[in-house]
Amino acid sequence: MMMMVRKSKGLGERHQRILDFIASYQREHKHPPSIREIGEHCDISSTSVVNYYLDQLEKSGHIERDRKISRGMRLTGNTPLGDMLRVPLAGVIQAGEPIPIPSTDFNTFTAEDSIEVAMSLMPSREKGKDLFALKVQGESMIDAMINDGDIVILKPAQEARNGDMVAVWLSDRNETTLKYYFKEKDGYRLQPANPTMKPIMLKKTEALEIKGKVVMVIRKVDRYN
Amino acid sequence: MMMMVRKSKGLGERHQRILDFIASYQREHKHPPSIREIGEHCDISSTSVVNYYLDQLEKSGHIERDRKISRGMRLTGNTPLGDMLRVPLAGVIQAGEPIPIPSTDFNTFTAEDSIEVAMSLMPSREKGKDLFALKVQGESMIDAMINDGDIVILKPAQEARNGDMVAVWLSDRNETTLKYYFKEKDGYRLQPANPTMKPIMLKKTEALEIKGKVVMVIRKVDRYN
DNA sequence: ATGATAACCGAACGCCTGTTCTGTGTCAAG
DNA sequence: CTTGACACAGAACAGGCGTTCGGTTATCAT
Repeated sequence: MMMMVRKSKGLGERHQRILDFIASYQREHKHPPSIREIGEHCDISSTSVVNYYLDQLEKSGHIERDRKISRGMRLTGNTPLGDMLRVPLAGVIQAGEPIPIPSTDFNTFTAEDSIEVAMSLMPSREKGKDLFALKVQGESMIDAMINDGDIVILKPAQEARNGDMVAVWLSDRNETTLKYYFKEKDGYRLQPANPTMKPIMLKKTEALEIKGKVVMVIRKVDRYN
Repeated sequence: MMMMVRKSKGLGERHQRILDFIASYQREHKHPPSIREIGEHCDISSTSVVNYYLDQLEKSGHIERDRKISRGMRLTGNTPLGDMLRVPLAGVIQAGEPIPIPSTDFNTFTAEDSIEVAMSLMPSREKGKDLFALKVQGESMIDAMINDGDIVILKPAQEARNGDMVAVWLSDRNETTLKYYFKEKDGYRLQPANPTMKPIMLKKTEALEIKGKVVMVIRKVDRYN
């Protein structure tokens, strides 16, 4: 009978640790670490063991190696590189549907359904890794100055400060919307980004579920209707 | 009298060649080249000469080096890296002012006034290097679903196809605007991106200067008013 | 038990690589 | 002409670094 390996689940803790170290080292130094540097930072005393793990990671497709070349390794595809931030594209957002939130353990999201953003473009210090992106479907967000096909990048949040642009689910109205959030004495005010449009006033009794804060909006203008 | 150096202009042909090689090597291998590899590909027979140039490039701020570390070099700032596209931020765009176009030879734009965009986000194959970015000032572009503070990325163009979103200067009205462009029998129709707003109809007699096509719009939502 | 196998360690080998030192030819200033 | 900065070449040194090999331990199926 065929049996599974010792620690089964394909990627042991040490594999993950090496992968993480390569990524952070590369981000900081702009070049890959040496085998010995990996060993030091991952508590592996022998270079041969590091090499041993590196071989496995190569066979499993997590890294590529240039044999005989010092620091000749690179992370493949699904790992953020350089000054890039890779956020998963969790789905679409539209007025009539709730907001899809990515599962907290999104280990594996392929290049196809993810968005790359230059870190230098990121506002404040939202460089956290729990951001996610949604593609806007339909023209229901035009009062937020967001059009069909636009991509919004969100940070998960259950509450907001005044002035934050939030993605909310209004269960009473069965509606998803993107608005600037203001708490007022008798309830909430949801202000459209488009200054020519009127705000939505909510009483305290109406349910308002904040799903996330909008961090960035990206519009590609390649299509033409 | 103080005299200039042999080849004057700060960056000799060989410096440029080395810089280019490092960039292309890094892009291909995801790790920097060794001194000897630079020598081979730049027709420099001695490693000391490569080192000699590398020192100069470091002093002039074009690269950084990690001494004693193999392949410990990286391009600094103003050079595109990895899958990043760096477009110069040419200035601001607003209704009452003409559109600033960057000088064709924009050799030196610092990190401060440039925008980085992931290549994977770029529509079609606009990966050309003549793109430029403008920051929107004021709320005059709201009919294009573009707000104060947004960043628009443009490709220089003097003409457009129907359906392209273009930045135009209407000299008769002394106005800059962003609209979808349609040529019609009796003139032009400039259609706002916001579907709730009416188009501008132009007669053939009215001057219309196309300055560029809009490729992308980026909105950072860190501010809150 | 026992043998197989995965997961290690330590050391040694040898090329890879950055550094340094000596030397050469050129060109312009004094 | 001399001097000196500059742009190179070549060789040698020393440490960096990937690779390999022999050996050890623990786990697990037979």
